[in-house]
Amino acid sequence: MSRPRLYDTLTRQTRDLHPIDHQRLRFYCCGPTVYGPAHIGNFRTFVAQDVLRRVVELSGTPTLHVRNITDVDDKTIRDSQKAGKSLTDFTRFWTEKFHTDCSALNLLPPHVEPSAVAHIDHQIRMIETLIDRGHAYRAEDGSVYFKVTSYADYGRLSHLEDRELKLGAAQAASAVASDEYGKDSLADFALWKARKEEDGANFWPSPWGEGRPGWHLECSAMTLEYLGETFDLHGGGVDLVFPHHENEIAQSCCATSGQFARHWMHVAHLMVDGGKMSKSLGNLHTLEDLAQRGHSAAEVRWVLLSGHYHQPLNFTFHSLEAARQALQKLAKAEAALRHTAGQSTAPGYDQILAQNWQPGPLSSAWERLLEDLNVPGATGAVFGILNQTKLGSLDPEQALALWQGLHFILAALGIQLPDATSEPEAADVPEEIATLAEQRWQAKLAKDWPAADALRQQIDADGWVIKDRKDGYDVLPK
RNA sequence: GGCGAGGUAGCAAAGUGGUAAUGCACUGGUUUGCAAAACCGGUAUGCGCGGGUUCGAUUCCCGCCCUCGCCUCCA
Repeated sequence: MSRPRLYDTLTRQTRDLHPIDHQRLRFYCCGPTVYGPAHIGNFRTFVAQDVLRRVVELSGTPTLHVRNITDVDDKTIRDSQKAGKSLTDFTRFWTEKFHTDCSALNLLPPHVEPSAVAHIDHQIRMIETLIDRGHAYRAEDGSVYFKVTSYADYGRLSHLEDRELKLGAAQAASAVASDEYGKDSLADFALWKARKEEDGANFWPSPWGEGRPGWHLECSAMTLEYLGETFDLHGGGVDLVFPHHENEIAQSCCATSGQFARHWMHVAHLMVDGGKMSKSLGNLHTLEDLAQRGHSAAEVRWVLLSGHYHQPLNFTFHSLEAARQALQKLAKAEAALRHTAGQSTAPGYDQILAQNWQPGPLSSAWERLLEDLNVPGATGAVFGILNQTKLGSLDPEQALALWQGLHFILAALGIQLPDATSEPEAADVPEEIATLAEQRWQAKLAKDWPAADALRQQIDADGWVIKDRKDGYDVLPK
């Protein structure tokens, strides 16, 4: 089976993705900062990474997937204090919430999910190495900074070279403030932050005094611990390209003799109503918000996958409706195929992987996924093939091949289909509406069409819709 | 200003040097008392604008307009 190809931010080329050890693709994803519920924009990144993992695994290469939890930084410290909780309790709560959401979205759990707080020793050791090698220095207040000028390749990932010369007005304003902390250069970034009053009880001992690690460092320390000096892929949202990933490269390459990540994947942002989502605009949706509005996690996942991961994607409620219809359409096709193929239950991801299922008749969709995770192209191909196929006229063998192919693609996308045979959810119908509906049904049975239609119009005016079945009817909110 | 991404039907979104997948919406037909569902069809002479290359460009090149993101701790 052919190998997946993936766009690489560093070389700006779509390149083959293959494990350097020829066995297991080892990759690291920057995880969430657990100070509140993750929003669907965060999840766009995690869903894209999940599809990557699935495609790699289904193409025949096992993975080692590491995704960290950032449980110490300005925001977690600030908000835990605001909540009157210890940092540990506070971040544990939000970590569990994150896991609940991940599970709802059908994300495969990473093989390792390290916490920053649990790896402070590793981070301290890395700082010591960096100081020894002349890449870092201690400031007067006990903070430690990375010396950007000591790393010649700094800026290669983000293509921001000579950063110091291009500092804008905003940065110049903060220069005064940073000078107080003894940074040699504006571009230098913190490896260790000296303890401050507002940190409360959240500080750790170090050779440079009490304090806590800088944000960028945790990823460098934990990739080294779990993936080694050189590993296959590193990913995150586009906003992490600079400075986070740039700084990670600098730290890791200076502290080890490895290459760090061989390939970089960055997921474009999710927009809402044409703009960036933000708390202040009130358009920062969480899975829970959307669930309350009646949208399933599967629908959200479909929407998050509806654009190529490399393009910004605009989220709207209309897109959630479209997702529901599309999933329903697939579910019906799946049910028809399953019936003809004589199958009873749909297989799970592990089963498809273990039994080495193949895309079969849907290999064109699979090819799209292999080429830089072209999900929209793949789903389009699936629908196209389904449309061209007369599902009713397939023999069991053909149906089975298509059914298996469909499940292979769905497994790659991590899409769980709704139950096509389920009745619409029993909505909470007001008694008066139920009475009217029953009257209409009786009128219909009596073939009193004018009366039946009049009643339906009345029900419609009250915001409800009647849908008849063979031997009954459903009342649904409009 | 620097760097990056993009402008394709009402909305969304693929794609290709040879005349535009797919989803939603809309719409015609079959079916239904009428609807719904289902099934069979239809809907971009056009791919931001202007040039150029080519037998031929939406796809390549040049210029322009517009949108969005990043530029120190936001996925």
